[in-house]
Amino acid sequence: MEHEIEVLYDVSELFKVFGDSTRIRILSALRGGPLCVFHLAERLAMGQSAISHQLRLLRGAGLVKAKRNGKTVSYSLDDDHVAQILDLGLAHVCHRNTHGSGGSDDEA
Amino acid sequence: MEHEIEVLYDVSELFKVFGDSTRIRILSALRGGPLCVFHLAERLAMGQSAISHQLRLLRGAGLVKAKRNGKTVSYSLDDDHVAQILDLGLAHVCHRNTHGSGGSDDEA
DNA sequence: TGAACATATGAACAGACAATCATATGAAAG
DNA sequence: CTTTCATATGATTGTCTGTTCATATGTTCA
Repeated sequence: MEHEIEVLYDVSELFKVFGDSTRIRILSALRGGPLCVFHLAERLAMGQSAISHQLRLLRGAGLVKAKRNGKTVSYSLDDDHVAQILDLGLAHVCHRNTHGSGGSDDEA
Repeated sequence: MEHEIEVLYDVSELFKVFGDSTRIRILSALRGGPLCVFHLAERLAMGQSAISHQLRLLRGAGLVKAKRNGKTVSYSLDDDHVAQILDLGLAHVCHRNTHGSGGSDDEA
């Protein structure tokens, strides 16, 4: 199977979804349990529309799932993989922050 | 420490670097061992300048490291974490491709 | 049915970004 | 020192994307 390039493309698309602070914060918030759109917007101090748009993206990527409860819609992480990827990213960042290596990125 | 938001921001920045097919292909190619810019450009069938620009980004993010060998510059993965993150992304994508779930993303 | 609340969706604008072209820096050979 | 090869960098441009505003859909209650 020479689909390696397609797979790599899919991988980049997956990470692209993780590559936005709003979406990461949403996912991180959902780690503590399901939350409705209103509470998410409140928690992130952002407009309801912005949250809704990002939730749509996250849902399309299969990272979160939705469930209606009356008027509200509860969102939660769809898969254990999602939390795993989040954790690995956090581990990498924290590791780098602790062992302040000779990186060249912006460090005010 | 209430730096959680900053950390999450850093995480999103990290994933943003993984969220591009060119960079993912570079990282994937480097998994097989060090490669110079010319060979990377050849392998990905892309211009040298494009590769160089992306390598700069990858280097700034601490994902690859460079080493001169005469005229050429060998690039290699900087850290085991990089390969780990790549693998987890691949695992997620492959898992999803195998268990064709009820995702709603584009599936031609 | 109609008001009130919660969420989704569409259009539009601003900012970010990757590839390209041209060119500069760096290293080796003649 | 000059030429040649390998890489890096700067500027430009077309494209993608996240937020906002306005509005539509959906749900509950009176």
